[in-house]
Amino acid sequence: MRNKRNVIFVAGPTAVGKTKYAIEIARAVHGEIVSADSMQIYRYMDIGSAKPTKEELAQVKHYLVDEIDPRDEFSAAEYQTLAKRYIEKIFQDGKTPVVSGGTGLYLNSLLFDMDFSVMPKQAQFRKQLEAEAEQYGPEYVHNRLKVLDQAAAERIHPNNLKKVIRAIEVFEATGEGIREFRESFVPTKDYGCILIGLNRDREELYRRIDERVDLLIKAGLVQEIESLLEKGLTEDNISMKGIGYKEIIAYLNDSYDFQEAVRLVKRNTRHYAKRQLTWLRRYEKMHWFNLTEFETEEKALSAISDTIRSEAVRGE
RNA sequence: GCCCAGAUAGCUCAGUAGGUAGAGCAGUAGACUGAAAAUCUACGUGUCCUUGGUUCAAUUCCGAGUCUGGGCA
Repeated sequence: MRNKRNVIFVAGPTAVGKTKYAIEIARAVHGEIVSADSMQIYRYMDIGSAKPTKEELAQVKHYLVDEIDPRDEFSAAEYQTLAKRYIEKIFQDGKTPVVSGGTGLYLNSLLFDMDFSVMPKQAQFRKQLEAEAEQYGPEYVHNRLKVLDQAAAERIHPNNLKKVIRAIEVFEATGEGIREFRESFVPTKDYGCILIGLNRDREELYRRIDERVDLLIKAGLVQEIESLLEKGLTEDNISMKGIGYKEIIAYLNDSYDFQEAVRLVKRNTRHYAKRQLTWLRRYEKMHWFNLTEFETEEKALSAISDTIRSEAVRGE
């Protein structure tokens, strides 16, 4: 049997049931899972990121879950390097990589030949630009970008300060404009990609989100966050910007009461799920499965398996 | 039974000195190249409770009714 080098991607909004399905799919294809989740990658953040349970992790080998210290700064560029390394290793072992997750930029870094090598961020410069925005308003910083990189300034909204700053950063360091997403929409040649998209009727998805948030609270989210704060984490750490974390920290800092914190976690998770769907809809090669429409999990899984099999054959 | 207040968007409510209405929240759509669970952009919907009157014109003023709060019996 030839080595077909196909990577199976299992994507979908939060709370759709990715974890469970990815494990079943991985078992079916003799695979191992590479997570594409920007929060589950951090250690000690088990409850709030809805990590797979110990039992689930024991069923199939998982990579990039629980690997980074939440005090460290992590980025999409580092993710790409690590994930590609693991994918290669899984191929070497004669197994099939199953990428599972809902972080769009991370998925892009594996699906397309995105080149992050241009330059790392420059904390100092960033702070300076942030201060300028604070003082003179975001328009002022946007005007700076306009002088340097007209094209980038046109497509980045002045209010989107983070992206404006990053574009200036890149230009200052390289003398070139920041690359546009469309330009690099070139599928990677490193392996074949089979895209499986999981979705559910909106109503059901939102209900699952609300239920899961209640469950996370019951499971001890607040205690988990208190112990993270004891480790020295603060609201300024990137890892603490995750949904569930930032709202509970604000509650612990007396910004609002507990009920309000829970309400915001639910709402922000719903908004996030919606944004994920927007991102995922752009993938033309995605095979979508609306889990609401399947009577049983088995039926859904067998439909998914059929699709994977026929895609794998086509890719040969 | 009587008195008072309210009834307007999915929710909470504002408003129209009479010319068929708008905020917040919720919702929907979109963007995205080293923070991405981040960050940013755009967009609805209305028997203005029912009914009679006054008026060129009533969601708005007046009367009656219904419902919902609160008070008095």
